[in-house]
Amino acid sequence: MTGVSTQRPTLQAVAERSGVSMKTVSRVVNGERYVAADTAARVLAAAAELGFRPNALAREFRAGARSATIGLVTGDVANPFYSRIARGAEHALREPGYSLLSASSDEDPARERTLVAQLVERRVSGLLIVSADDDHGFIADERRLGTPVVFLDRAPVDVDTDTVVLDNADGMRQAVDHLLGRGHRRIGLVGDLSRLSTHHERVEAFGAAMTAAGVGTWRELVRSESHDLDEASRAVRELLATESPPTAIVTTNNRITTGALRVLAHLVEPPALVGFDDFELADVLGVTVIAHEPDAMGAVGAEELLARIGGDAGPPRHHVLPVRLVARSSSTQRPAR
Amino acid sequence: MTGVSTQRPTLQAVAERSGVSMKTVSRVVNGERYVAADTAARVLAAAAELGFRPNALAREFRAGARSATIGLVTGDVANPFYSRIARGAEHALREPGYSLLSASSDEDPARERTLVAQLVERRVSGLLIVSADDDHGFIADERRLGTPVVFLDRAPVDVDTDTVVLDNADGMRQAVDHLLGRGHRRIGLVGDLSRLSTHHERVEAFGAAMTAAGVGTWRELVRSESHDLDEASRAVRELLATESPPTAIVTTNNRITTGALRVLAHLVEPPALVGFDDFELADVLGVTVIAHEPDAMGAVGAEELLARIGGDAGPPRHHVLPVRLVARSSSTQRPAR
DNA sequence: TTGAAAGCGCTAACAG
DNA sequence: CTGTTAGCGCTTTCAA
Repeated sequence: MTGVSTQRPTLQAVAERSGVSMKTVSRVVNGERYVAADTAARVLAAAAELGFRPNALAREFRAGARSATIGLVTGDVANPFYSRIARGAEHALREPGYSLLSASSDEDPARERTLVAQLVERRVSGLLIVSADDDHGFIADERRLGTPVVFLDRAPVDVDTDTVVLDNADGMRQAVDHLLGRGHRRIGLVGDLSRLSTHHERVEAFGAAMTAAGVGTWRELVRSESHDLDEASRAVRELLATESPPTAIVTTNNRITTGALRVLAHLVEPPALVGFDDFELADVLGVTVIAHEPDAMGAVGAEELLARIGGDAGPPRHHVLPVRLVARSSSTQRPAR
Repeated sequence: MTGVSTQRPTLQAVAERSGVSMKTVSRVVNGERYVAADTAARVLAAAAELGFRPNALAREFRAGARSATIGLVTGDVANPFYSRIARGAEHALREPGYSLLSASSDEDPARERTLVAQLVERRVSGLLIVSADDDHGFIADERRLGTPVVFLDRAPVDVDTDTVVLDNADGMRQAVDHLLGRGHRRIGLVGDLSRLSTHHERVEAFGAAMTAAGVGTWRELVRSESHDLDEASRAVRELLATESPPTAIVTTNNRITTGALRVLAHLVEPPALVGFDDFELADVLGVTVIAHEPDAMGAVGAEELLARIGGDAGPPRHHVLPVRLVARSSSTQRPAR
């Protein structure tokens, strides 16, 4: 009785201890019917005594090379947009018994591929991905080999798969119309990496709305490739330092909005601001935003994946989640000069 | 050639295709030495042709019931404090090749146990946990059976294990001293669930600092159990509505600070505020905080776990991460009345 | 440098 | 109601 076993007892050990077959133990452990009450009790007692824990690895391994696990790849778990997607997915997967294996690509396409490969090797049952890449051939391969994939936020350019995205065009149109309606004509835009599909869609909608309003020179006030807070701050400063600076600025995601706020907070007469993505303290700071539900994106993506895992082989579905402008003081307090 | 196999090719299939033994394929796939160059080339070609992907489930299954996976249990992935812990852990585990299986307990002890059980059954190699429970006997069992566990942020009360926590006492002392130094005497505190060890430590340090300053009535202005934003807002409103309201408020975590800001933002003469935990827009909002590095907590916890997985059986280690007060306008603009 | 055999822990498919 | 057999995909002996 000295020394404690560091090995976890197996189903076989429980079988020996309780004097029944492995199959019977298996039945009890899995709550199947057709087991005598006293047999079950004996098995349960032995299992408890030994500290038996079923080995999910073994179970899933033999079940046919597929685990009760879903992979989630985003740019950065700590970005609230992504972490809320993760939460939404996790909640939707909880009931059906799936766990989330999540990984961050740091928005690096090469790393993203590595992560996808790892997850596939771990035989996740499905993959949710906010892709930072603009070539998805490698993912098409995985799909063909049987791993369903749902693209979130950014639609793949070269594969027709299930997607869950925001109504980017509508959101940007709302932002521009809102500002135009308040008299702004010189509206600047600070955007993310131009290789991302969301960026394209948002800038395009921006241009369309501006052009429709007769502002053909909108391109002059568009700045892209702001991938972190500092770059966003720099772009905003740069825009404001031009000959005739914008009276209003639109940012295309929560990171950029934060970077912009760091600059605008120091100005006596800051330009109006509308940010894509809502964020926790937007109400306290009075920032007008294009709001939406990242949790819903994760949840809808998870549901879609579950349907595919369940055998649904219908044509790809493209979910478009609504967005809405929430007007706050950053765009309503001061009229355009 | 019609119809695409939905089955992933196995190592055996590659062996047959390239006319060598399974062991040889295994050697090539794992980059072992002692394989003739042309044999390796032939195997690689066959593997590529077939789209072979090693089955990590099978590999880890036989390797001895332990996966290249680490479990992370927190209250809510979408809480920036937790998501930064996750990021720190993920980065530290990247190089050694471990993946993170993360799950949210919603701060519910029962759910936390379910999650721990699930992760153990999936044979994670180790467990990082920010526990919402105040009884950790069940975790002690897991440890004894060979799964190393590192407690983050909140030390377990009844088990002596590896922990990574903040210097809560020092942080709270800094907060109180800072406010006392600016003339505040009536200082309120809005805190989280009283069953959490962090809450205890912070409130105790608060009381000690207040008592040392001769304010023996500090308990009157302490409010606990504020577990979400609305409850925090309510507690703040309630404090401010008392006969002689506090001239300063200390909050004990980022959620509560946000809830407090929602209330204070509407006041013409808000009380001073110091919040535990830094947060992204604290600089823009000018909120004085007790700052620290959640990423480091995740990273240190992960390193600790790796050491244990590597066989380090030394006595439990208790890491205490430093915190520092970052003074901003919320506590420096107005002197105490 | 290569191969054959055995087995990791579990459950489906069949008997009894 | 209970037990036997076989095998999931891989790697670790041990031989050749």
